[in-house]
Amino acid sequence: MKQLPSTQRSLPIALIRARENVMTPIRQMLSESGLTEQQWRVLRVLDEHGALEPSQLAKHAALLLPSQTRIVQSMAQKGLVERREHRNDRRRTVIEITHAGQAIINDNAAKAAEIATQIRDKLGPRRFETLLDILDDLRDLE
Amino acid sequence: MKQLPSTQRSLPIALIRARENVMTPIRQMLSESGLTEQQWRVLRVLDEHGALEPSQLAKHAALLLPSQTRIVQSMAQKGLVERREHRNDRRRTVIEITHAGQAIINDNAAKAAEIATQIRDKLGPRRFETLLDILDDLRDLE
DNA sequence: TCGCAATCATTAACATGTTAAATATATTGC
DNA sequence: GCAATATATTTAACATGTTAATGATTGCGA
Repeated sequence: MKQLPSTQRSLPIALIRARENVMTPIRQMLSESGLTEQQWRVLRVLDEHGALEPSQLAKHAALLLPSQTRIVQSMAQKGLVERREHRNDRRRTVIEITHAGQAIINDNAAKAAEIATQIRDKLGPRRFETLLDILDDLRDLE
Repeated sequence: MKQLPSTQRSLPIALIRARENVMTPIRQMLSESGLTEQQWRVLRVLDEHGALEPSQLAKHAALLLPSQTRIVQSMAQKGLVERREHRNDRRRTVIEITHAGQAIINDNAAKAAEIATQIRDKLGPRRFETLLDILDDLRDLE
């Protein structure tokens, strides 16, 4: 009978821990703006891609739709994003970033970039790229 | 001014996606036993290390204590784990796996090991080990 | 030994993750 | 052009993540 791998070498646990460590400084930065990491991801994606339909936004931001619905609702209340209706297809909605949302991006971009660079440097640029590549491979497993 | 990395190459997002993909087959397996992935981690760690105090368990299972408190409470109600008090130090509690919990481990060990092996093979054993090593490095960044 | 600081764990409150059910609109087949 | 189906999103319900506040117990120092 096959043996379970030690939890010390368990990939799911390693992924959780890694994310935890990577996010800690980012969360500290965001708390000053009153944002969660998920709200930050939404702003980042909308800034990068422009207005998006919910399902596209969810893919880019790595959110499940039910979570995203709540997140976008609360962000709309704070005036960080806006929702517009699709002309022809009323099922569809388009979400876009507001000026206020854009301002938060601008305020935090430099520091966020610096945090990313620090991680990259501490890990070593090569290992960093390798890591991203392998994580990418995990996406098309099935 | 530093540039934000594209969300396509964002480490946090890549980590989330990777975990999502890795966990999908495991969650399918566990749903038949009515377990969440976190409850499974608790059983795995207790099976591997024997009875543990809450803070030690949390470290091994990559859970925050408040989450773990709730998880262990519900698992105790289902009879999967038990709590014993420390003789001398009443602050301390020890959590251990029950026979019923052990049975769930036994029932799922083979399949879980197979899932882990599949991921390892699809990724290639070398890349798999490299991934775990780099993720480990991320833990001691600070 | 009394009280105070330190440690560990739980509770509280709110945000998100997850799956299933419900809703709303479009499209297709007849 | 209407019913059945398909698609896109939201709601609902419950579990977990996250931070701050609270509680409980020990150990230490005056």
